[in-house]
Amino acid sequence: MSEDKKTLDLEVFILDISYEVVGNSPVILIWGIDREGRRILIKDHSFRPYFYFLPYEDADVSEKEIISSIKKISSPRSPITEVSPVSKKLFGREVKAYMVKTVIPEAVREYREKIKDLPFVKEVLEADIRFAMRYSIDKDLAPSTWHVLRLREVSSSGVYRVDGEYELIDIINRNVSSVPPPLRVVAFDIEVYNPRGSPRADIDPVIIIAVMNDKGEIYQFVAEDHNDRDVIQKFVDYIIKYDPDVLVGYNTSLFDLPYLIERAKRNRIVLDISRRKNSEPRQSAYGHISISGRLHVDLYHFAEEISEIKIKSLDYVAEFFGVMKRSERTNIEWYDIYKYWDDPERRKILLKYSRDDVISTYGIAEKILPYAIQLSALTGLPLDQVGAASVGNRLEWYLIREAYKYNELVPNREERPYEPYKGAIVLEPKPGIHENIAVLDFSSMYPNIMIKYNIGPDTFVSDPSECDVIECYEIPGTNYRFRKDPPGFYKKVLETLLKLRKSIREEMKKYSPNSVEYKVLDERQRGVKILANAAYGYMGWIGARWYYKQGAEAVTALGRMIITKAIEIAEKLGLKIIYGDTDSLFLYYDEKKINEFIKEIEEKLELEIKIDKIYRRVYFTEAKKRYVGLTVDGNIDIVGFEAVRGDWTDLAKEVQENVAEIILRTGSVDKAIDYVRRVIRELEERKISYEKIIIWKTITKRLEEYEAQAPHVRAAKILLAKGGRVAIGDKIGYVIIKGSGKISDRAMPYMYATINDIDTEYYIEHQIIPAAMRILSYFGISEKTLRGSKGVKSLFEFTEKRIS
DNA sequence: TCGTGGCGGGG
DNA sequence: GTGTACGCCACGA
Repeated sequence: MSEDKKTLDLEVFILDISYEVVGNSPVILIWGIDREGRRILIKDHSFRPYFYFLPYEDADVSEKEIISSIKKISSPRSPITEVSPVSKKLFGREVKAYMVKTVIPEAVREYREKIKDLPFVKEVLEADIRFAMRYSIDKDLAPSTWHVLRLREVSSSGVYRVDGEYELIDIINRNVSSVPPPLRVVAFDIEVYNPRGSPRADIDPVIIIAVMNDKGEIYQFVAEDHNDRDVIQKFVDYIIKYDPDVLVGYNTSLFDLPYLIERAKRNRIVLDISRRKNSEPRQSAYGHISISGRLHVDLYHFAEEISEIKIKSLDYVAEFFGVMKRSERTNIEWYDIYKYWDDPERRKILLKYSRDDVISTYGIAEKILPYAIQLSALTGLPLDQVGAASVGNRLEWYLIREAYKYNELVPNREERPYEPYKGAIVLEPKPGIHENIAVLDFSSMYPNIMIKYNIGPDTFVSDPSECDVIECYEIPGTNYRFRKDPPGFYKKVLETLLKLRKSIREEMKKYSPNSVEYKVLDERQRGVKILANAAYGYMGWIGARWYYKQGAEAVTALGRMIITKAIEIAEKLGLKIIYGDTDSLFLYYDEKKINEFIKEIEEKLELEIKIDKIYRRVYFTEAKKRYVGLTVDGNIDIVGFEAVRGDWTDLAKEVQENVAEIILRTGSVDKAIDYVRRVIRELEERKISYEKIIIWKTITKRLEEYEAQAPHVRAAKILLAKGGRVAIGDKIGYVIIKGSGKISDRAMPYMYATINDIDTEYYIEHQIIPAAMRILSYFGISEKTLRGSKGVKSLFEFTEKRIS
C-alpha cells in the first residue's frame, strides 16, 4: 500500500458495507459510487469488534478483579485488547457495564459464551450484532445514502472489480442526499429442465438464462441441449462485463441462485459474478443470498407483504404493478417446460416465455427499488437485506441505531411464551344501505397513543402506589401506569419519526410532483410512516428485543377509550354512527357537524381525525368487518367480503363484486338476480373459464401436522404423490371434481383436471350462491330465487328494510 | 345442530 | 419470526 498519495474529500453513495479478515485482522469494505459514477471500494482498517457485559449489581468483586478475570480468558488467536467499565443505560436505567474489545469478529461468539458463564456476569449484551452493521451504526453511515468521506487513494490490490480503491481517513459529512445516482441494474431469470416435475439441481441442467438491463437490452443465453456449462459461463461473463450494482430477480434467493450455484459446482466452474474476484454468492442474513460488492434484491419479498396481491407468482405481481397483463404474456405451466425444450418448434415459445419473465422482473424492480432504497437508507439495512428482513426486523434495526444515539444498550432476544391480550373495539354495524357516509380515521392512532402516554418498558410502573396520577398516566381498564417523565425510548423514537415525516412532506412542497426529488421524498415519507405504524405491533411481538406486553395492552386499552369518547362526542353533536373499527368511524356526512366533530376531537382528545373517504352509498349486513361502498368518485370498495379473500374462487369474487356493484349503482335487486342466474347457467354449460374456478389455499405447516384433512391438504398430498414438491407457504390450487364422498376427497390439484371433470353443483352451492347471498339475503332473496327463474321484486319493495 | 379447529384478510 | 378481532369452512360429537 503506498502512503505517499494525498487525501481527497469525495461524495460517496454507499451500496453495501461488508468486511473480510486479512492476515489476522478485519478490514471493513465500503462499496460505493462517487459523483463521477466511478464504482469504488473504501477500506477501513481501524475498526474492531466489541460487546458488553453487565456484572451483578451485588457481585462481591472489584473492578480490577473483573477486568483481570476477563483478560485471563483472552486467547492468542484473537486477543482481548480492552476491557473497560462504561456508563450505559438499559431500559432507561443507568447501568455500569463493561466493554470487551477483541480483534477478529468471529471470536466474539466464543468470548460471549465464556463470559456469560462467569459467576459475576449477569448478562452479555450486543454480542449478536453483525460486524458490518456494528460499523455502520457506530459511524452513522447508512447505506443507500450519500456521505462526504475523506479518503486516501491506494494502489489497486488486483482483487476487486472496482474503478478505485481508497483508505478511509475521516467522515466529513453524513446523509447529504438520498437521491440515488443512476444505478446499473440487471434483472435475471433462469429456466431449467424438469422431466420429473420439480427440477433437481444435481442432475437437471439450466436451459435458458435471460437478462435485462437498465438500458432496456435483453439477452438470452441458451444451453446446448442438456449441457449447461456454456450457458452458465456466458451469464458469468455478461455480469462481469456489464458490472451491475443491483442484480434483481424473482424468488432468486430460494431458487435461481442456489440452483446456479449447484449447477456451477457440478460443471466445475466458478460462479464468479461478484466484485470480489473468485468469490461466489453465499447465504447471508435472513436467508438471502449475498454477492460481494453488488446488491442482490429478491423482489419476491416485497410482493409477499402486499396483501392486495392474492397469488404471488411473477405473472400476477407484474400484472398488479401494471408491468404486463397476464392475458398478454406467454403462459407455460411449469411442469411442461421440459416438453417445450425438447420440441424445436415449441422451444421458441419457451424463449418468449423466458423473455416475458425477465421483462416482468425488470418492470417490477422499477416500481419497487425506489421505495426499497429509501427503506434501506432509513433502517440502515443494506438494500439487498432490507426486503428479506421482516417488518419487525426492519423496525428493530432502526431502533438499534436510535438506541446507540441515546447510549442505550440493546436488549437481547429472548425466548418467551405467547401471551394473548385484548385488542381493539369493533362496533356492530347498522345493517342496510346508507347514503352519504363519511369515514373518519384517527391519524396514526397507535403511534400517537404511545407518544402521548409515554408507553414502553422503561416508563412502566409496576406498583401503582409508587406513582400518583400527577406523575403518571393511568391506563383505563388496566392497573398499569406509565411515568410522564422522562420521555421513554419508544416515545423519543416515534417523535423523531413523526417529525421526520413532517419535515419530508414540507421538503416535498419545494419540488414539482414530477421531479425525481419529489418522488424520492415521497417514497421516504411512506417508509417512515410504515415504520412508525409498526411500533405497536412490534412491542407486542414476543420475538422483539423491546417486547412489552403491558405496553401493547395499554395501547389497545387507550385505543378503546379514545374511540368510545369519540362516539360520545359524535352522538352529542347528533351525528349518527353506522360503524367503527379500531381507529375509524362511519358517520352520516353533515359537513358542518363533521367539521365541528373534527374540531372537538382535536380539543378534547388532542388527537387528529380526518375524513378518509365519503361514500355515496355504503351497504352493511349484520357482520362486522365487511361492507361494500360506492365512493363519491365512483369507485366500488369491497371490504371483508369473499370478493377480497384469496381463498375463494375468482368466479365467486367476480359474482360478489358484480352483485355489489349492480346494487350500489342501480339500486335494482332484479338486475342482480338476473345476473346471478346467468352465471349459474354458464357454469352448468361449462362455458366458464377453468382458471376462474380454481380455489387457492396456503399450506401453513408441514403436511403431517394437519389433523383435519382439509381439501387443500388433500390436494397437496396428491401433488406430492405425483412427484411435485410442497413447501410451507405454497399456495395450492385445486378444483372439486365429480364423484361421491366428502368434498375433501374430491379435491384435485387443478393441473390434473379439466372443466369437464368439475362438480358444477359444488360450485353453485358453495361458491356462487353463498357469495351472492351474503349481499342479497338482506333484501329477502332466497337461494331458490337465485336458482329459479320467477319474476323478482325491485329494491323499492324492500324499502321498509332500509335503515336510512 | 352445534362446538371446535383451522385459516386468511383488513382496520 | 408485528398485533387482535372476526367470519367462515369442514368435520365430528
